[in-house]
Amino acid sequence: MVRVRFAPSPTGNLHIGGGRTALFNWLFSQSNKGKFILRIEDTDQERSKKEFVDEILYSLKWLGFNWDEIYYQSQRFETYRKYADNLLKSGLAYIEKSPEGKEAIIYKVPAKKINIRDLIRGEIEFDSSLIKDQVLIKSDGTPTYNFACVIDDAEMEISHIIRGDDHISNTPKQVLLYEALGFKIPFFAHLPLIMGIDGGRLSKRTGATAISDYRKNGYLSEALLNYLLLLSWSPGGNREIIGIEEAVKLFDIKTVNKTSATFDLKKLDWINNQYLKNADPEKLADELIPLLEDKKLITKEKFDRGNLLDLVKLFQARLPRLNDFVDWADFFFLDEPVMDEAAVKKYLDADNPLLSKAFGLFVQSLDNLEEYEIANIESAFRQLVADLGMEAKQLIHPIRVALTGKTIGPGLFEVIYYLGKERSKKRLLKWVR
RNA sequence: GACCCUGUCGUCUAGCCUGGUCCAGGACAAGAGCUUUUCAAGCUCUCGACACGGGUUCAAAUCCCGUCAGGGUCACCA
Repeated sequence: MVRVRFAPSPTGNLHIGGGRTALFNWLFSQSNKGKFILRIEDTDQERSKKEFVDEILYSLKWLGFNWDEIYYQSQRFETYRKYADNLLKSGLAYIEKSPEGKEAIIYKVPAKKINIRDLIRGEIEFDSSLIKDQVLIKSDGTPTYNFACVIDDAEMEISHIIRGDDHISNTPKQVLLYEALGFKIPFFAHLPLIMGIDGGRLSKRTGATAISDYRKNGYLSEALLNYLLLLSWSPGGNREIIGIEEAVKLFDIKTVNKTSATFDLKKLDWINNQYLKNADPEKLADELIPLLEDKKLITKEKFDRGNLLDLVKLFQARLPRLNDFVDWADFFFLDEPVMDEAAVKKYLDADNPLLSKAFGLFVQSLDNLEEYEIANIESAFRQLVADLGMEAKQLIHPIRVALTGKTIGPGLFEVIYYLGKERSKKRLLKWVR
């Protein structure tokens, strides 16, 4: 039975690196029909916070990782103590007194060669004579990381330990403890680290690192997962877009790369857009509603869901992040569009009589339409442009800016249609002298 | 400093195990163009890498050795 665990320490949010470790553990458990266990490593009573536990659990759920069992190390202190006492009795550990008279339990590290077989890296050899004696129970009575970790992994019958590269040098210390305690040694797989763009560890300086920040910024969990998957693993066949169900089928821990990967926000944006394009508009609308309320663009009582769905369909193919909708589509919700000054300067010369005339005539032709629909709006526009002897784009850009305040956006005739006749007219008339 | 891990386009990677099909393939980014309606959308094209040096071999990105570079760890933090 495959049993893996993800063991975060609640001294901060779940970050990208932790999310990736959780992903690979979860994937491995799913593809082997095993169990995914969550263990909260809250032995540091100073730095561990309940709010971080909540945040971590929330983020894991958002990513779609459901755990089969959950444990808290802070509830298992007697267990660690019991094993430490055993080691004391068997003479493998000793007591050290601090100047204040407090006692810590220390493991006497024997000198020997330790071989670790890593599923990703192959054999790694260590010489334990280079490792100093290890504290098991600190003088405040709490266990150290390496000690609690080994006892828990053994008691929880973890079969495969999949964790970050930064734990490689902890492994020989832990293997020694497995042997001293008479536990069976599990399989190890050390994942390469994710680096920031500056080459060092991923940090706040190099971009948001908390998983929850990505959710807040409009990334879909499917997209984040897909991106994280591609960091140090490849499904082969030049595939870039791969869903989690398929990944479960194709994943093999032995094919994970050994090299650390640099986190690239641009590629994440691209993947996010790929998912946004194909996402269910209903689902996107649900996520957008609170954001739009937040920006006071809509209110609970007064908004048309059908209309919002139309707008989502109009924009979803071109959004890198869902949140961009709020800025890009604001003109649909506001009484007056927020004007981009540079765009106004470039396209809406108030002293241009031709522009004023064209706008006036276009407003008339909107009024004369039998049916206010996209195709009719376009043909009326084409007719007008032909009559005036203008190029279409000479008028399209100014109209877009007048209606939306921006130079970018969906096709103009869709904009005019969804904005509605009255509002379109009103915004155009503003520029008619 | 010691120990450990790693080294293919700017970035993520395929290929490496089982040498020849690789003067190295794909994706993101960047640049150019097309789409005569913009664009962060779409399409086309371009730029761009086997860290270096030695071996082994008829033949090396692929095997071996060394060098260099990057990263990680050396806590009564986890």
